Amino acid sequence: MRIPISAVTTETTEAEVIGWIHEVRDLGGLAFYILRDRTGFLQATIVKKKAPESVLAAAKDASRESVVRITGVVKATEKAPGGREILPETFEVIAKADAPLPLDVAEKVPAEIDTRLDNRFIDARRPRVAGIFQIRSTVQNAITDLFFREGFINITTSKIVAAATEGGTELFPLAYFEKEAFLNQSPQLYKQMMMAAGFEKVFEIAPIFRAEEHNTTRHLNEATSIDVEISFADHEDVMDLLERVVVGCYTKVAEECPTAIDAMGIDFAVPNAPFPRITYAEAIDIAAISIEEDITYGDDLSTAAEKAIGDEMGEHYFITDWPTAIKPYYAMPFEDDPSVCKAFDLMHPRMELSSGAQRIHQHDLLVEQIQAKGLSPESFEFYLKPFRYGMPPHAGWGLGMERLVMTMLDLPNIREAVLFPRDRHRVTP
RNA sequence: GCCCAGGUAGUGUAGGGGCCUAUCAUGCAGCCCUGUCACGGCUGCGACACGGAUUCGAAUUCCGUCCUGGGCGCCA
Repeated sequence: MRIPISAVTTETTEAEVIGWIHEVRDLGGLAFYILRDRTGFLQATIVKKKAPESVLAAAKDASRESVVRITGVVKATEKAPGGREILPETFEVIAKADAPLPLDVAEKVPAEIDTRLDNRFIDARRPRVAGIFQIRSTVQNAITDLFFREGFINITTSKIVAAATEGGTELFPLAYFEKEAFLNQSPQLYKQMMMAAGFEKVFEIAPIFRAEEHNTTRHLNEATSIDVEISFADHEDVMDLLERVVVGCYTKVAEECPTAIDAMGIDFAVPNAPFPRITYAEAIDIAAISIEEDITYGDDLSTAAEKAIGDEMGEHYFITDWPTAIKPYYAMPFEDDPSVCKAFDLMHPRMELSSGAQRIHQHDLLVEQIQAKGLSPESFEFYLKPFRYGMPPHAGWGLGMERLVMTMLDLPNIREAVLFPRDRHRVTP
């Protein structure tokens, strides 16, 4: 019976393990084969004078990164990594690895991100990289758990759409039989339609597509969006939820992934709630005193401005009370001052993580706002229709999964947070 | 879309007109080595993205092509 490497302890007497040959150190009469599976490392020690002939032959044949099965006696010893080693009685090469390897799993020599992504399957054998995706899995699980505990319905909406959701961003066009179609940039309109359907609380964790030709360490052309929408809720309610989601997933990662965090060698701290909240106007003031460029009320926050404010805040924070003019048409204006709306962004000191708002649920006001943005209500008919038949007030947000993981683990490049990133140039693997 | 920077063995690098028959590390192959943990020692293998130009001479300068990284704008 094969057991995981982490189950081989100083108490173990015999074991069968399967793993990859991580490193070989041949000292002559004595050879050490470091075996790796996803749970850890185990040293197989071969004493050449004593080992069976078949073990010697197989071991000689086993190149680095080959998959091997070893059975043998386990001995506790201070001299071995992990305090124990296996003395192979059988040694079988299950799948031999070619040499040279496309990159060095043992990380004696670094590899560039491009080389790593071209060979992601082998890059992901590195414990540090595997750790990222174990943590990402835990994050998604923590968030999903929280949504279910709070009574959300998990929905799946179409990624093939006929028109732009929000204007602004570029879309990937698609040949859809005799029609023109696009890959969806956001589930926004569909989430809102499900409010009209009376689902009250929905979430979706799914890909979004943006055809922007940017080339940065924080943009992807295919990203994963964590989206929620709640009826009878305002922007304050969903900001509270967002705070619970972020703190909740950090907490669960801290509890469940100590080994992965350790493998990554990072300082991991759960952020403290509540997150500070500053208004857009305050954010502009902070930026204005710390950066060179002219910035005034009504401008979008430039990258430099975002960074300056982030440095000042030093932790997660919300920016609230945005000018209606620079937020999407569906953001609800304040009743007493419609030039400001109930939209917010959740910021990490490094970058924006999420944006959300209470939405406009009144049909006529929505049409007005669509027109105010220079868009045509006719092309939004499928979206506007639900607003005429009993649309409850509602609010929601979208949170970028990759940015969440990237900032959580202090990754230098967002591509590190995706197994198979799609960027300006990369479509394979 | 705009603006930078860059492509040298499998990987990561040095070298910016002649000292280059191209450095170092890792890897791979062979030999030596019984407690390594970045094992060590010796020998060897393996590369200037492509095309053109300048020059007595180009990895190095220039032009073009292809590929890539990054910044900005926009966005999550």
